[in-house]
Amino acid sequence: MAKRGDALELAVLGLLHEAPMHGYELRKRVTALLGWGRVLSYGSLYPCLKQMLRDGLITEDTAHLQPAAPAARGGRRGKIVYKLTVGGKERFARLVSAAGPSAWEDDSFGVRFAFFGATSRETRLRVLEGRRSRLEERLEGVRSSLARSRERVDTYTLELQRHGLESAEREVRWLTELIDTERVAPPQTGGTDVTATTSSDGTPSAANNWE
Amino acid sequence: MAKRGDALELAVLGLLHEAPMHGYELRKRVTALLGWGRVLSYGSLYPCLKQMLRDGLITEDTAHLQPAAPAARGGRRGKIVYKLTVGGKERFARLVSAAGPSAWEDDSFGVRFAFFGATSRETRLRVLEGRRSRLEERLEGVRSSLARSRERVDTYTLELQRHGLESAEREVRWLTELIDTERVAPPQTGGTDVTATTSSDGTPSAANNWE
DNA sequence: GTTAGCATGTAAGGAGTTACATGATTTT
DNA sequence: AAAATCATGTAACTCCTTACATGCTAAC
Repeated sequence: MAKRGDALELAVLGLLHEAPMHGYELRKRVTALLGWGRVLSYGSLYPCLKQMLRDGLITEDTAHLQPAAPAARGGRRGKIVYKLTVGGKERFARLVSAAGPSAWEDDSFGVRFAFFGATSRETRLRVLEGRRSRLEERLEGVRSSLARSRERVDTYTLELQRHGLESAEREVRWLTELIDTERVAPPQTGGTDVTATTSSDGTPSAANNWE
Repeated sequence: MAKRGDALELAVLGLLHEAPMHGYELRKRVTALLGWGRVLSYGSLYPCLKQMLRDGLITEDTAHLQPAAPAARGGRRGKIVYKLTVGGKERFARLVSAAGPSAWEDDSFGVRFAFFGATSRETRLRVLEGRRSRLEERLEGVRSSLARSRERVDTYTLELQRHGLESAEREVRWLTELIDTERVAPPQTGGTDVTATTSSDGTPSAANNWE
């Protein structure tokens, strides 16, 4: 069901969860959030918003000065403010509390981390630990391939791999610090934790959050 | 002309420049080279090889045990060894000596760096410096947006941006070290420098390497 | 009154992935 | 002789970008 690319949708849901916004602003915020590198293109954002509208996750708010004739020519112009629906909020809560493998892939980890404020500490720990294992697996692979091919490869190739290795090791240390902090932190249950809802069948959630 | 995705093609050209290989091996080597993260898929590699074959950059070598009937069913099976043609070598030399902006984008910098052994020191310096400026521009953008929105954003979002910032700063320092090393290094002109060829019209190259 | 920046959108296509389908060779 | 791994390939699809096209609003 609704097997979309997730990362962008999650970013939009998360940002609109904080406050309604129009597309232009959204682009800037998404770019700043994960962009961190190239900017998100409108050709990517607007179709995504339209799809989310069709899926009933957001509503368009065209509360704006249309002077007299709204111009039949080519359709509307003027700001459109997007706002989360109840369904959108639910979807955000579900996505953000998923603690399965897809949460720590390269593509999604960044967004997931950015919205950690909306999750339970349990979820945060699971995602951080999953991410760390993922990186450690890779690290092991690179280290062994580096050991195998020693002496056989070019200086620059070697230097590139060494640098990559160090970056990953650094990220592992970062994750370890975060994990320790989470574990030590006071048991502040609440905050903006959206996962504390119960599912509609009456049973408490916190099960099936494996996405 | 021939405006392909470059990165993969360059990687293939570079690896085949060292030695002929078949696709399976090529995949592993490309993955190790830049992969460093997810593996390259065959669905990506083989079509690229076919295209390069059509472009006359490589040749297929089917020097292998076809027992009796080569099996009209569905076409060939058995190893195919790929080898660079003269045209392929020329193309590699041209791509690898390009020192323009496209050489230091995220997508291509890794491959470019891996094949630095096949370039002149001048090219290496230009690419390293270009890459560094690129990162510094970004850094400036992130830093100022971080300063602007201070106090207004969530802890986790902030932490993510801080970590990204530090990674980029670290890469800048790495590049600076490499640049210094290149500048200090003895004027060893030769090596495997493929850029030292003259173009077919007789004029020495080293011009128009802005790709 | 025109430039610059805000704002929304679409069409074409690039660069890759996943899932599938097949067969050859080596190891157990 | 079965299983694992080597080896080649295609079709469909995903996610995103580029380039284009349009118009509104504020500042100079």
